[in-house]
Amino acid sequence: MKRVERNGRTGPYGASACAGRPVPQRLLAAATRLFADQGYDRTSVQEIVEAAGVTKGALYHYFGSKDDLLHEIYARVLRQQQERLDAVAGRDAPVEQRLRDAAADVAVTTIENLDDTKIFFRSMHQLGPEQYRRVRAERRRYHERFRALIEEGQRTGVFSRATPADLVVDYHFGSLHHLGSWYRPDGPMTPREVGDHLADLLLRALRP
Amino acid sequence: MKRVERNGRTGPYGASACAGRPVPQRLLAAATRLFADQGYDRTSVQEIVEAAGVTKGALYHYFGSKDDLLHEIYARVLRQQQERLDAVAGRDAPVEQRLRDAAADVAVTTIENLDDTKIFFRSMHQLGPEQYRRVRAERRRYHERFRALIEEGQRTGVFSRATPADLVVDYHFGSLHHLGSWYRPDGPMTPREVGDHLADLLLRALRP
Amino acid sequence: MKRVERNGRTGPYGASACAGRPVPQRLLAAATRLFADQGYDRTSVQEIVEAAGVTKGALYHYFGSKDDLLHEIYARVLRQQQERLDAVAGRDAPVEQRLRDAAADVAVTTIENLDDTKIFFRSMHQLGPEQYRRVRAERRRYHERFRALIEEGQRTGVFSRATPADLVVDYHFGSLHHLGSWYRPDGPMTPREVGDHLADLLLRALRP
Amino acid sequence: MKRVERNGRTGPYGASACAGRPVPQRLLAAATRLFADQGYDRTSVQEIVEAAGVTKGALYHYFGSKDDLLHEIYARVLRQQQERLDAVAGRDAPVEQRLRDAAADVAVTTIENLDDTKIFFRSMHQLGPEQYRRVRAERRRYHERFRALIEEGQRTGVFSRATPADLVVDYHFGSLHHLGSWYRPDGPMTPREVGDHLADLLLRALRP
DNA sequence: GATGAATGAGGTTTCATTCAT
DNA sequence: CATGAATGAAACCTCATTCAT
Repeated sequence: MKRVERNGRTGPYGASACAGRPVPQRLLAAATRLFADQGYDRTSVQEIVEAAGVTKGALYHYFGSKDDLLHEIYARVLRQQQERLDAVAGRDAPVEQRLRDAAADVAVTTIENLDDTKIFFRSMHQLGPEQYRRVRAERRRYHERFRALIEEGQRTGVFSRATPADLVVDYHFGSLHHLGSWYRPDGPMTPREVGDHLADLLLRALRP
Repeated sequence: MKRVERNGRTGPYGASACAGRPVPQRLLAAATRLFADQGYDRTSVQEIVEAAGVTKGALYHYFGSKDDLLHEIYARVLRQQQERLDAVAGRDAPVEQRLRDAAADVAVTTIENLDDTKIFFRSMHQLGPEQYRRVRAERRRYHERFRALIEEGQRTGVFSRATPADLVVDYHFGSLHHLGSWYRPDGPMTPREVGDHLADLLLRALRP
Repeated sequence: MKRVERNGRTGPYGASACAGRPVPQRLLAAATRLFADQGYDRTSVQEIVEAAGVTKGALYHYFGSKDDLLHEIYARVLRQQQERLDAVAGRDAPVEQRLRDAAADVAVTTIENLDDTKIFFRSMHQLGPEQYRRVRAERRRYHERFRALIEEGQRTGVFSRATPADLVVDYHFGSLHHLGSWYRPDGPMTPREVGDHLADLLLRALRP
Repeated sequence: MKRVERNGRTGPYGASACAGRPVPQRLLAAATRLFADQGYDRTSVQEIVEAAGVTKGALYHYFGSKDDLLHEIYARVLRQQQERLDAVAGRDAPVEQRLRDAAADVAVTTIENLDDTKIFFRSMHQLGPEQYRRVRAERRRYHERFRALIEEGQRTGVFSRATPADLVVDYHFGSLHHLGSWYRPDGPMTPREVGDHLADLLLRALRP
């Protein structure tokens, strides 16, 4: 049973789960959509392989279990989010600017990958215990990177100390968590606008 | 694997959930705990009746289906939340005070019924389509009541107009949604403290 | 999941797995025949329930798993054999007589329940590890009871000491083990005759 | 989970079964060990090729099917046993001596190839019907050669006629069959000692 | 000669629900 | 009111085998 290789060469991202693309990616795409729509438990392996246009045997050739598929999706999300945060937080700019950018960016990314996000927050508990711990640990690292930004601002006096930084982080992440419940791509706001508003709310709440 | 319930009010014997209370309530209590711990789909009817100390026949005597149980739990949560919000919002006090109180109160209530909340946010999609719509509608009413408070403040100039009130409501509700993911009763903060902090964050974000 | 109750009230042992008899017994009977004929692994749960005239759900209502069925068969065989050996060995007779009777009796019983015996020797390794240990332990007790008879004769001088008693027991049990491979009910010898011959061989081998 | 094979003769590197020997032999060796340990049905083709350090394609290049592998093992065992019996039985010596030697030799050989023997007796029923018949026929020839020795002794009066020769053969073979169930290489008896004891039991049982 | 991706049938087990008692 | 035996559909997963490369 071979793990999936992630090679970037998939061209212009066009075709859906139909043809062309390698089987593992088709399976991951199909699973992502279905898990987001129906939830992990409600999605049968049969549905996934039908959506991907392959047989069950093929799925189990690439992924050890249904759980593995879920874990693969988590790994992808975690990696993306951490990379983006590291990039933004590492910039050379005032801390208010870096926090605002990070908060807006994570919101935009969240919206742009709303399927991933829905799965992320709703299906964590369906992971096996070991993988659950691993994801929690990765997530913790992400949380702490974010918190460090807030604490930096609190130390230098540009952010209020009224609320513990930990709680502020959870406050903001809650709003991301919730995006999957209300944001509609065909609604009145673009991802960018939502991101700006959310970042603004965070920064305003932190004003001294 | 029957867990004991901890409410002192069962007469002279320290009897568990098996005694005293009527069967339907025992079933609802057992289902609530199990759904919150394991999720709706992962909880079997067999587990519920074992935890409640009755048989399957009894469950199907009182509830039409497993889905019905879930719906009953939702109805209870919705009713409680709406009642509390109506009480707080209807008070005679400045709008900042009423919003602060409402925001803190919903947070405290959320924490105190964390099992209900976990179920509420995680298992909505497991409801049948008709019941799903009904819950969404009720929830919408709740949202609008909350939003009205913010808009009132914006109209009267005590809250900033920088962010649409709808978005502010979702921002705050996101943090409640998220509470089930991080709040621990044995952690350092009481429900009251968390509620105050969250209300404070909201009000600070709304400062003009 | 209720364990099977063994009540003797099955009348004249007539009808096969068809009707009348309670479901668990029908399942056990069907499984015994099929396991003996085809082996445990080659027999599907589907075949068993079809032979017993019930559905899979019924099987899993009474037995926790396919493995459980096998274990139940083992328990029955072990109990029967131990009871018979205890009865024969506890008699008041010269040791040669008691050993001869025990050896002949176990052979006759083995032949009369040849299906049980085939399963017993061929499918031990298919039991789960814990049940495997339990069966081995029971079997060990049986072995030791038998060995005690031989040692008694060796001490009192009626049996030769040339061979360790342990080895003699395994020698004799080997022949029982093997019966399933060659004995045919429609062959020339009755179970009784085979039992007498095998007991005779054992006793002759033990002559001083 | 690749287990290491322990034969010293692999050149200057302490290399495992992967090196040196030709692929078909590596496959047969791996299959023999696994079939003996876990049974034929419980051993997957995947396990075999992993243990042999080759791929599935290679296996199906050399063997038509999993069943073929088993048949090949049987053919090897049958050939070896028949050759040894022919050699011993054809010697120029008194019949008691030839029977004793044959009985001891088959026991020693059985122990030395205990894996083969376990497979032989436990997995016969897993062969396809045609190959099953072929093996039975070969085995029959072996049985008859052995029986002929006993009958010769009975005719010439050195063995008792009390028991039919056929039954005596099955009695002895049963003990071989059983060896796989109790003999442990790290136990107190060498194969030679066990063989001598078993032959002795046989000869003593045949004393007139 | 050898690979390994892919198949497809079949494996065991779970589970919400019904119904005669 | 309440039981629990029984159903039947569907769940996840395994595996011997094939075939294009």
